[in-house]
Amino acid sequence: MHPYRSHHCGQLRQSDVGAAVRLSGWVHRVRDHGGLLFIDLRDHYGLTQVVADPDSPAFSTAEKVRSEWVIRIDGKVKARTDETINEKLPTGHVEVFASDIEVLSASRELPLPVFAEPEYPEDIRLRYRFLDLRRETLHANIMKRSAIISSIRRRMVEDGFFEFQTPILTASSPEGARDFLVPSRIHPGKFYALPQAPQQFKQLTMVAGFDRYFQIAPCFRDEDARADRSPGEFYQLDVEMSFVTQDDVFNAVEPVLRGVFEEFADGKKVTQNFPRIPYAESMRKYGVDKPDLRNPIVMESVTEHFRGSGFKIFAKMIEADEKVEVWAIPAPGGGSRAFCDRMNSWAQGEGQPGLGYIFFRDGEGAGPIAKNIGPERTEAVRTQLGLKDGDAVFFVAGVPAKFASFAGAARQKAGFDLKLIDEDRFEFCWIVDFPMFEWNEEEKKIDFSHNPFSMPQGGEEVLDAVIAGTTNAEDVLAYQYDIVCNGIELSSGAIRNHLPAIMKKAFSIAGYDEAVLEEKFGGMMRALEYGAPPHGGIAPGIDRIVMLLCGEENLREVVMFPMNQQAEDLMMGAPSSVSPRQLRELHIRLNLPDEK
RNA sequence: GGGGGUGUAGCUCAGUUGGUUAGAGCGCUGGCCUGUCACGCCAGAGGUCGCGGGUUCGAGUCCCGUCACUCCCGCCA
Repeated sequence: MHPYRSHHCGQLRQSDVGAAVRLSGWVHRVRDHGGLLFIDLRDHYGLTQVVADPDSPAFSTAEKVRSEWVIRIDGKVKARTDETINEKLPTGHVEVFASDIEVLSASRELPLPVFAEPEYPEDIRLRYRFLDLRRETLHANIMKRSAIISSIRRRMVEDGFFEFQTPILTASSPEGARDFLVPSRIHPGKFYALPQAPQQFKQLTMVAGFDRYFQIAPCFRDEDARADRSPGEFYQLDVEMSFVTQDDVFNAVEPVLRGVFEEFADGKKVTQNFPRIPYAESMRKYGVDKPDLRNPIVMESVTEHFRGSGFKIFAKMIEADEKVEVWAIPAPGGGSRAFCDRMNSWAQGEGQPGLGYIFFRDGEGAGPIAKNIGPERTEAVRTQLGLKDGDAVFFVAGVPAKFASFAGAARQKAGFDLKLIDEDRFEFCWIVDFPMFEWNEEEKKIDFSHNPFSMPQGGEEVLDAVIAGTTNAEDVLAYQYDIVCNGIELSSGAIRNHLPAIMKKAFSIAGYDEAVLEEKFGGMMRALEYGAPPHGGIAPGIDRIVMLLCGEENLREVVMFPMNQQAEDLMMGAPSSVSPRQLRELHIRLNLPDEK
């Protein structure tokens, strides 16, 4: 017999009754009745009840074992009597009567129990991650992650994509997030950088003629963490395709994501055809470029109803600046003073002066704004938004670019608080037509709003028009897109600019001369000068996909060995000090901040 | 870098207007228990109340500072 096991702990069934078996696993739970003792033995596959009675030579050992000890048991499979069947366990119709128990590995008293899963402090969970990972939910999340990734790989390969590896040690890139740097021993004073994404490599893979690339790619960015943003490292399904239009990218990626979500959504509904929403429309309707389409609230401009109205605050703002608009956030079912006041104080907590509202009851609008603008205008607002008694509407006024994100947050809060959001669905959309450039208020100049390598819509002609002054730079759109699910940005992508001439013009509009372009992106530019195919791609975030499919709100619940918010690995003790000798070899002398 | 929350036994938490010896559940140790599956019962050990300072006759509780964890803002082409 195998030294450790003949079966695993989720395997035995009634058909195995009578068999002599050997199991190994962790002691999940012990129930000691004195004259009879039960051990729930757990491994990756499941749980089997082991019984020891005083007649068995195993009994004295069984009395000693504690939670999370690793033991091997030999015994005989017996059917449980009807009264003792446990329907909750797949193995619950049988149990193993132990004839021999060997302790393979004992455990100290546990800093956090594996059995049962109340919440535990993150630092203890992370320090003892190997114990945390034994727990049912986290173990299941990690297994789901594994299954999702293999499903993605299978789907990509079936779609004719090829997986390639790209370097981990590469060059620091001037744009984007802060780089993680790795000092070079051989080249004193020089550094490698960990890739923020294999962006340039995947484009070079296209230039090199490989046609369809994908990779489950590690990405490294030295930025501060959020619940949905791991510190340091994360994974992307990195994709790039040659000779494609934006539609081709969508048609390749959409079925993969839809398929993966349908496969792992546990019956939740998944969007069948992902709507394509222009960036400008998304900002106007939802106040964000990553709308949660489970939320039915759609904002509308109601500026005209307030122009010259008795609500002087808004009327004067509209008078003073033609860019000022008033947006309405309809709130079906929010028609009570209590709810409106709650929204108002929430807005104040967000640093806003307040949140104006009208609520409808007894066939008329109520609240200070309704009084000020009078019944006719109130009725016009109600009709435009299709509201009825019991509903409310909130108003934000100003220059849309400045208040849009607050309005979007208010929309989402109203949606959640009024339970308008169906949590049992995955609502996808594409956000398309992102602007190529934007006004950089800090530096008082036009800048790239996303990826400088994206292809401007209209190509060289449009950029010529901008340079000639006949077109506004901020009106130029790019073949730049995002994919969004339930308000979470899963990915952005673009059709790339593969033409050096257009690249130079785009950079000149953003105020960079050719020397800067050559200095910062020389390698990329050179590649484009030797026959680059039109190409484009996308890079959905794996961790966020898994997070959505596991129903988790924190990435640490779907990452096996995550760092904490301060980007420390509490289990391995990273980052750590290194020896003077290591520093000498790297030509590095520390210059630490003064300790107070 | 900034703001909010949390910090009391190995773990989860309670702890009243500031008042004698800081409690409970789980876990741990010992004892009892032959059908449990969150087994049950009895007993016990276990505490710098995050740390430092202050107010007070007296501080887990009030004040100041600080540290740790976490959520958010900045940041994330």
